[in-house]
Amino acid sequence: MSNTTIDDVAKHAQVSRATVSRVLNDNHRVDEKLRERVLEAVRVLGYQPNHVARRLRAQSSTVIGLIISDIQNPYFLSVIRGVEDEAYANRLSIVLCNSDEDAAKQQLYLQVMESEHVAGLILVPTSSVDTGGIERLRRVGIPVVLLDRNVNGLLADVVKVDNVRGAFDAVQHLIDLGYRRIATLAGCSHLSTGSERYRGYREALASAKIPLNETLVKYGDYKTESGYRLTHELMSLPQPPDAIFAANNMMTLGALRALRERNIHIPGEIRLVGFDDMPWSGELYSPLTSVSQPTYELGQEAVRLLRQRIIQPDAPFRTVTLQTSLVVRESSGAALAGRR
Amino acid sequence: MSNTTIDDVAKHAQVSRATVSRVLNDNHRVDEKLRERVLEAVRVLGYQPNHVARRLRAQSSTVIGLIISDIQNPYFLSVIRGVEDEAYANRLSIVLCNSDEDAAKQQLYLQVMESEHVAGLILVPTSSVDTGGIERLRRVGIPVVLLDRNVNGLLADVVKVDNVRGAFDAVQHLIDLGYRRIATLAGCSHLSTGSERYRGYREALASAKIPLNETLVKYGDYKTESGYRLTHELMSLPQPPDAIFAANNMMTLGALRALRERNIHIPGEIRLVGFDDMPWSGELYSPLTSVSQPTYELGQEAVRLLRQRIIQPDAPFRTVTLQTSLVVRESSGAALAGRR
DNA sequence: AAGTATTCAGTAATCGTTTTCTGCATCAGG
DNA sequence: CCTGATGCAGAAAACGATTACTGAATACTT
Repeated sequence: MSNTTIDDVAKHAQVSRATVSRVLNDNHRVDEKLRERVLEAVRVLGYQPNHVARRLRAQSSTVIGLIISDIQNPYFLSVIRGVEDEAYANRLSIVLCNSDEDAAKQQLYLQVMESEHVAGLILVPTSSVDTGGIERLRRVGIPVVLLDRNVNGLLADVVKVDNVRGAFDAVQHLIDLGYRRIATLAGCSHLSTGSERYRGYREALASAKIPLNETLVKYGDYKTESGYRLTHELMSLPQPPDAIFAANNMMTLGALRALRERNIHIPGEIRLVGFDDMPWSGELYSPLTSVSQPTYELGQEAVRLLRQRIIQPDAPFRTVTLQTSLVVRESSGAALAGRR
Repeated sequence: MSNTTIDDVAKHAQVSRATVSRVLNDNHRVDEKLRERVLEAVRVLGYQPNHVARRLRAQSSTVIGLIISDIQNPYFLSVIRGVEDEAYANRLSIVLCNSDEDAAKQQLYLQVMESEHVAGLILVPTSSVDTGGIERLRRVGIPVVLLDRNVNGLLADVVKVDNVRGAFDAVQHLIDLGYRRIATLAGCSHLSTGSERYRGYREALASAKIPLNETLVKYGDYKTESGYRLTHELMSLPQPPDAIFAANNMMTLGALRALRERNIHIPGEIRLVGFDDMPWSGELYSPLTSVSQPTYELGQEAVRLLRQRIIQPDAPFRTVTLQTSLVVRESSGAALAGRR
């Protein structure tokens, strides 16, 4: 219960507390003898500076906020890891929140971040429109970096992947393999990732002069259940698709489950390509062809942008777009095509 | 950049700042007229209390620490989710750190937690011995709850699962199915989970009067790579095992990969049971029989213990042990047995 | 050698709250 | 009508650090 303060150290070293502070932050010349006395006192007393007091006085924080939209999605594991590593390397701590794709919860956490006076915030927004909450943070001097998703008309740095290109490549891959009835489990249209990936899908079809077939487009909510349900719907069509492009990892899992239930063989009877590669994608029921995102780098880059912004609050805002890569495994039927 | 403070509110409402504070924390009678003036001023100015100042003065924090040993392990996803949900329900925020199974990093983060004056800490320790870092936190009045793993001789609350029983059940299951040469990919012996699960394995063998065969016991480090490598070693033995019990999820994935590479059919030629169920365990290459842990509840319970401890610092320490359940799928060969 | 510049430690103000203490009313009881 | 109790708001003292300011001692210049 006994917390030693800077005054205890000062008393023990027989100096003023200003001197102690100066020694610990070494931003000022201090006599070598005094310095040693202070360091000795710190050691003896086991003194740990109180970050809370320091934050209040210096108005500078070493804590950054991280609001994730769905912490249960393995996609974010590697993102968080990237953020954590980069933060650790720069002696920053992380306050983590999970908005659970809930705008109200996000709003609450934005307020918490403001109250906590974090040095900056990395946000995976729940929606592509801001009702003022994010903008407010910027106004009170807390820089925000958006991760994964965009928010329309917001002045902020953004780190994301090239979703259009990623989806395009995935669908193009299926087209190259000779499939024409390509369905998609599309993501939420109120998220930039959803609309961008859908656009990539459409563009790939268009570039191959395949007309868009609305019955093959199913909108999900990025959750496993929706992928499962919509895949059942797709396969119940009078003319089911011969390939499916799923716009995220969870819906892909749902699709896998549905197809397994129906005893539909992948890649024999249907082909499947997902978005987001996972460490165990190769160990799945049908090793999964998928669009791999550089998730770790995404998190890393977000912290870098944030640090830059903290140093130079008025620099022009940047959008860093990382490239995806298509990892081809068996589920897309590439091996079949080879054998033909 | 303009942060409104309590003084601004006081001025606007023409009261003292003490009154504002009393209204906001309503722990004191305040005249209804003044109260309304204050609330109005708060609304108009968009005042957000500064948690940093509040923490410093009131010496009471609404932030709890969470140190995870390996944030990239999906096992912890659900744990974190449980912690987050329960924290949210009690208006607590989380400072998240990843010790990366590195004792030095854990030590650093323990210091950070002390400096941040968190209300309490949930810790997944990197080792079953404490070099003083954890004990110190308790001494300065920050309660610690251990999660998943034990630390010898430490006065702290603990939430864990019954690892001995879980491993016992898994191995017993294999024995029931008629297998005798049962190998194990054991976990690190310096972690309580490692030694407990290994004990469960031994006890199951003993209770079936199967002598322990040391060549079938391989010690890994809970990482995918070790599971992969050790499985290759196992299958290269003159007399390879007829079943494998892997002590955690990542090593199980490694085992799956190795077996696939060797074209060894599961469950035809070998049987596999893992520890830790995952949402996609059923969609794996061979749907995985595994010991399922109540991970979400683990996280939830940790926050509950912490809150109890904060309220009653001197209550006797508790160890909450949750039960695992064996989820039987195809990889253990149960379906084969049925067909016999 | 005197005056000025420089160095460096200490004093005290400050960050934005909470909370104890103080003092002015109002109210009840005798 | 006076006294004591009570209620409630304001003044001021914390909380534990950083940092602008102060002042003494030393070094340097002319």
